[in-house]
Amino acid sequence: MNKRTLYSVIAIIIVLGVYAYEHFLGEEEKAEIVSEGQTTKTDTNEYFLPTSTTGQIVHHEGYSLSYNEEHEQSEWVAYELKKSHLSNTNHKRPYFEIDKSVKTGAANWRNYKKSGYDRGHLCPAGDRRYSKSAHDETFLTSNISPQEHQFNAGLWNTLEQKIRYWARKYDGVFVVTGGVLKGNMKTIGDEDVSVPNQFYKVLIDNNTGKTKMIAFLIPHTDSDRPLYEFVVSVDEIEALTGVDFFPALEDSIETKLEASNSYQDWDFY
DNA sequence: CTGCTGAAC
DNA sequence: GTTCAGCAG
Repeated sequence: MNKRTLYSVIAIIIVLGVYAYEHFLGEEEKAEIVSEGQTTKTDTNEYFLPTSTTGQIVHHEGYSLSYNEEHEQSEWVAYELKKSHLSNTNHKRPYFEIDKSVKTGAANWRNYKKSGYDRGHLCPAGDRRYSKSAHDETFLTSNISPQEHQFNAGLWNTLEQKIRYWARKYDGVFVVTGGVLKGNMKTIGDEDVSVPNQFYKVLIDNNTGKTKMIAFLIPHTDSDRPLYEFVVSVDEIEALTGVDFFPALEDSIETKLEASNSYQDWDFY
């Protein structure tokens, strides 16, 4: 077997493996729900929106964002990933477009061209495959941040897949994600799009009886270290970003959950 | 799944 | 500018 054939075989195994894996988990969780008589969670999209430090919040069909004009990217993108959103439908990858609903002018995709950095999705295309319009909407320049390819396709991708697993297992999670727009950052393109040195994701789930949160703060470099080593408290990310993540939560619950860096309620299998 | 690039129309 | 094909982890 030559090298090219070997790579092809490996690629096919990865694709089939991801499909079979997610499909298997889907069946497993369906069975679990039937046996436990679990009910479907209600829509919590508006309820869990974070605060904006820039005053420019934009709502799209499949996600909301807060745009930071100085750094030419969103400080956060927020969306609910429902279990019903998970889909194996394949959509052709469209071209990135400038988000016209950002009044100060969202970045041009040309800033990323030949920059050496990926246009890294904040709301992953893989989380919006339930319809073509929702999928294509993730290819707006307000939904991307410059990411090293090794990071984006590596640890960050692993986290995105873990979140899909949790969405399936816990019947949906609410996700907030972005780069930490702070300190000395490289810039790319004519518009000087900042390259974050860290990225974060904050998740909340209030479906399974008790509300739970988890937050990740990850240096912008690929790593072989396990994801749980990057778990921090929500408070830590709030201190870094100036964003208040779940202001609508009852204060005593918010205070307690956001101070914790425990991940015992989240299955890392 | 996560992506970039070159060539042709 | 758009599309297609190929490439890589």
